[in-house]
Amino acid sequence: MRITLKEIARLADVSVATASLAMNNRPTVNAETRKKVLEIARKYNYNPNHSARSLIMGKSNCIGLIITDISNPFFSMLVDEFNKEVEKIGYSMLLGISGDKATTEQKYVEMFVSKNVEGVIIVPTIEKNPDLSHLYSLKSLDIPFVFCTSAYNGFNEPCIMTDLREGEYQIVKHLIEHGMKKIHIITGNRELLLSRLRLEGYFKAYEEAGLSYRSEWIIETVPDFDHGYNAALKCIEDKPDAIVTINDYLAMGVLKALKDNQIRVPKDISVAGYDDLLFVSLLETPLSTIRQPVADICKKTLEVLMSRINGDEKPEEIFYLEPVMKIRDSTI
Amino acid sequence: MRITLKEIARLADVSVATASLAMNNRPTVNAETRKKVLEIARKYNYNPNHSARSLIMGKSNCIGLIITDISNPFFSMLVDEFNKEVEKIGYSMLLGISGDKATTEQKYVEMFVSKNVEGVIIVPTIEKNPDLSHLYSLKSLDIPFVFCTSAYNGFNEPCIMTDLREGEYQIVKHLIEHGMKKIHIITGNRELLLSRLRLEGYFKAYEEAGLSYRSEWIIETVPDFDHGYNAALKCIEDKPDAIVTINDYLAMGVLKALKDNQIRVPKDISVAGYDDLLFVSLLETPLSTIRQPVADICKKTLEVLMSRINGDEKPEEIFYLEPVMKIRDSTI
DNA sequence: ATCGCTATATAAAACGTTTTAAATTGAAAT
DNA sequence: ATTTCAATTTAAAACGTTTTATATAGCGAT
Repeated sequence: MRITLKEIARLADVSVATASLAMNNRPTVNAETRKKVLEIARKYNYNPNHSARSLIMGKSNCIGLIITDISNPFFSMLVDEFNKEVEKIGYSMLLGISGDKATTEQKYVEMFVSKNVEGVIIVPTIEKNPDLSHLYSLKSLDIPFVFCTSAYNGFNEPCIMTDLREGEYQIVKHLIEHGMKKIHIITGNRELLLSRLRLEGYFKAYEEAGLSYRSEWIIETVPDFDHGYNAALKCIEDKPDAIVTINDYLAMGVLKALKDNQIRVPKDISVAGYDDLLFVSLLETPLSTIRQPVADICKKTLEVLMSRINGDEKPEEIFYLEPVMKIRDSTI
Repeated sequence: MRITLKEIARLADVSVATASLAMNNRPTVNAETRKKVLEIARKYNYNPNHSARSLIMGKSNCIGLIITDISNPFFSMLVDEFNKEVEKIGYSMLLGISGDKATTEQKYVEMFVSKNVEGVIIVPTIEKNPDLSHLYSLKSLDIPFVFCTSAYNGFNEPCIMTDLREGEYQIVKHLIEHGMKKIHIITGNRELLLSRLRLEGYFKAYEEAGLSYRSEWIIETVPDFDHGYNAALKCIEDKPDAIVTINDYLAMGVLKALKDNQIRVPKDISVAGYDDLLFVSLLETPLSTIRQPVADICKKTLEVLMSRINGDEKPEEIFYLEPVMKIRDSTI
């Protein structure tokens, strides 16, 4: 059976109160008493009951994290980093995987509340008209939450994300500076924040260079491998200098399409992705891409969340973190 | 503030006991009373306090999962599947990432115990002489645990894993049947269960075909991309018909080495990996590999764990699940 | 002796549930 | 009218902690 504080107290011949105080290193307990209690606790491998503690203290030392899809390595990295950061401050992390369904997100948030999380980090789904009642519920329960990577409209909680615009700007600028004029961009639905911001970066690079792009060069599609492949097949008829995509999976589709058509990368066409997924540097044609500063995002997100948990004044901001361009073999 | 059962009871004008009974659909409560309670609960968005419940009931509806490394997509898949399965039975999952350190594993197990998990699933680290006292501790607390993917020596708890031997056997057999005679295998340290089983499959295929392999064809190295690359550079001097590896990252290293040396795959040399990571079908040369039946592994693991939690007799077995060969462009 | 301190220890209440044994009600059977 | 029984409700204890207000002991100063 699991040993309880009461038992420890009995063995140490003190009251439960004293045992508790000793375990928590409170100053009022006599040094010898403390020593005795701690020794017995260690000897019997005492492990405080989290439920009892959480119940009486009204806090859990837990924060909840909701991501959309863990099979996407970008989110695996996020989970990994959050886990580390949360550890560091003596908390633990509860994970929810929404599968891009708001109702599932909702279910997890309820579970989090059940478990007395002190705050929630949310990577929003990409659903059309999500039911976000759970977020209002969090508000009314005074449980702080922050958005990470993207945000739902209509909330003034902070959002911490990469400066996607800046990243796309950098890579397109880089290509333009190396003499490329006709750069196709394969993107997702323009209404998604993800796409919009990146497109803005593309536009900015062109404007700044005093060049102009043509609207046919912007290909809107589902941002996955297969659609990247098919989009690339269309692109090559137009013989662009480069093809940039808003994520690495799209870029992998492009790479494959070009290989299947004996088009050399980067000799004939340069290709760039976005995200810097762990394995894209290991491809046969290591991919030039924009790294999202995942570790920084997680650090900052947790920092902002904790400051809210600790009742600091609400900074209702968006925090844009700096991307890092990674030039590899697929460009220039 | 969070609404409590006491409050619900007050609003419904019944005792807390009745409210509790009603919420849990116990038969002794009058239909109308139940209805009244449930309505109020829904109206006020009542969410039972998990800590209180767990404390009084001595069970948590939680199981703990320990993996080694979430940046490895194989384990991401594992997490994903476990999460789904655990959901299905109304439980929730606590995640620990050991980073292949037994002490970290230990820390997570302690946390799990703190949180009253009912059982633990362990993907063992690959440490040399791990301190496994936490597992004995679990035993003495009567908290069941099972191994997944691999197992520590000296424990008779069940282990659920892919039949790695069979998988390697299949792919090597396949290559031999297509006329390949000289097949190099790049593997990890032979003492690791992971490597040993796969090597046995390789041997079996050769024996069964009445052919013989040479010990120089077995290259032991660190099983990652860079070492795969370097190992491949050595291999090609010997002009093998095929190179097989014990995981997909190794195979990616091989692919890159061959491309850099203008060796065509599969025309000049066939290449096969192991694991079927999500993206290997998307490579420029889609990789032939052995898929581990991750979903089945997770299902079976949870099933075995739950049967132990529910006190069924202990099946002290290893469960080998069937791998699936995926032939793509990189072979034949 | 008494008082006033300080240092330390403790009893008891509290957290939000579940469960058990007992209480209450009402109707049917005598 | 009383008894019996079933259906329903409830009070109270319990789970393992933390915290607060109070108790106790020891000691130096009066």
